[in-house]
This record gives sequence, structure tokens and C-alpha cells, in this order.
Amino acid sequence: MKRAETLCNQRNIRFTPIRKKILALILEQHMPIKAYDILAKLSDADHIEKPPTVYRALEFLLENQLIHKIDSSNSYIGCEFAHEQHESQFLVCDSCNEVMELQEPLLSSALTETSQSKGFVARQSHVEIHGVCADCAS
Amino acid sequence: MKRAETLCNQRNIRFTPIRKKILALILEQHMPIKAYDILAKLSDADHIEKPPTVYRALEFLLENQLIHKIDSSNSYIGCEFAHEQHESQFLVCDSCNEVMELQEPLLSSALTETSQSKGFVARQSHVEIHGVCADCAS
DNA sequence: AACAGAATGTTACATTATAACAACTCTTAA
DNA sequence: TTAAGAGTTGTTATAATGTAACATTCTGTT
Repeated sequence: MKRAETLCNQRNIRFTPIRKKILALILEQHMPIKAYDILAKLSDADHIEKPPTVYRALEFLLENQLIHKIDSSNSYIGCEFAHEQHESQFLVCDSCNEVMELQEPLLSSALTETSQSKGFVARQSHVEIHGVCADCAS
Repeated sequence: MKRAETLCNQRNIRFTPIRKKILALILEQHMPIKAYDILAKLSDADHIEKPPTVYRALEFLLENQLIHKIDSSNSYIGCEFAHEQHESQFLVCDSCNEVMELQEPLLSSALTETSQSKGFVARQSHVEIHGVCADCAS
């Protein structure tokens, strides 16, 4: 959260209250959360938020790598790393639904080499390994 | 297509006309295609197909690894390999939208090692590398 | 033929996401 | 200081993606 503030200042980008609140909601989960669940948490009896509010904030947070989208479940999770690198690597437990973000040099270099060997100019890579986490397996 | 027939016979699984037709539609594209585009192609003035028809066939084809889903764009593409292995690796060109499926041993082993090092029991992995393909880059 | 299980048809709806335009806010430059 | 302009938020409506539930039909087996 502090990191997010710092980052936005550095980048001269506006970390507005809505964006802050939505990032906070995502971070306080330690699981991926869905857009409409965020929407529900933002809303109360007084005021119901609308989808674009959430999706705009998500877009901003994704662009700035403060969160990631887990494509296989249309859900969003806080970024564990302060990466400039446009890589995301996840272990997704299909039993408890927890997600562990990784930064494995071995995997990163395999991705880079793979692209290069095909003459492909990589901009972003996304890896999801589904299975059962150590805790659930034992 | 032949391969699909063979596979379904081997597995004692029913490769029905709908499934066949939908697989054919997917294969004749050399791009990922969306579920509702398949739906449109199946329908004509006489008869409009309904979403479950398509989604059920997609589910069948996915289960049997005859197609893959490109999660980042909710689209579906024919499988290039006769894999038993539950791995999928793609180079996705954001310029021409072509997708190249890979089976890179280097990448596969990096995925396996990564899982193992975390005590994670992997069941499926999915890799999407986005960028610009060799043709578009030149 | 009669049954069981699989596949398909059909209706309705749930979930996920965006377009389009209006209103507000913040900074900057005349 | 104020008007312009860009960026952000509010609001309405709708598009795109996907599924639940139940009825019907088909297929292979007794």
C-alpha cells in the first residue's frame, strides 16, 4: 500500500481515493476477488456503486502492475512484487483457491528463450499453474 | 480432424455431429474464435442455435484436449498437438491476433521444477506470451 | 420392446464487462 | 483568476460471456 503510494508519486500518476479503496479491498483479501464482489463491498445502503467505477479502477491498477488478473477465473489479486517486468507467474490451488505469485528466474528465462527462438517479440507473459498447494496436498 | 475421430474411438467417447461440426469450425479458422461467433456460424435463417449447444461442445472438446481456451481473450483454438500432457503454451500476437501453440521442453521442465520447488502438485499449466510475432515485427 | 445413461433442445437467467455521454476536479497558462 | 484542457468520476444502458434446470430425444444394452 505504501509501495503503491510511492509508485504513483514517482510515476506522477493520481492515486485517487477510489483507486486507493479498491486496492485496499483487494489487498485485504489474500485470495483473488471478483469485480462484482468488490462492487458489493464498496456499496452500502446509502450508495450503490456502478460497474464502471470498479472496472476503471481495476484497469488503472492493472496498468500500473499493482494488481494482476487471474484470467482463468476472472478475478483480481494484489501484486506481490514491485515489478517493472511484465511477467506474472502464479500457482493456483484448485482446492483452497489460494494463489501464490512467483518470480522464478528459471521460468522467466525459459519464457524469454522460448520467445526469442521463435523470433517473437514478447511484451507480457502470463503463467498459471493449476493444481493442489502444499498445504492442501498434505 | 482424423486425429479427433481416432482419439474419440480410442477413448470410447462419442464424437457426435454437433461436436464434429464445431471442431471443424474452430479448426478452419487459424485464429482463436469466440463462442458466440461459433454460435453465429452454426445458425442460419432456418434455425438459431442456443448458447448451451456451443458451450457443451466446447466443454467436451476442451476436456479431450482437442481445443484450448485462450483465457486472455475468451476464445478457443484448435489444439496442434496430440497431447496427453495437460500443458498449454501459446505465443499470442497482439498485432495480427494469430496464436502459435508450442511444446517447448525447456519451458515444460521449468514449469515442473517450479511447482516441485514449492511443494505444489501441478495438474495443468497454461502459458500465454503476448507480444508481436515474427511476421508482424519485420 | 424397455430401460438406463448420454446427448441435445429450450427457456430463462447469471455473470462479466463496456460504450457513451454528462458532470466534476485539478492543473496550467494566458 | 479564470478559462481551457485533460483526467477522473457519475450515470444509464447494454453488450458479451456463460450456466442452471428441466424436457426431450437418441443410443446401446438387456
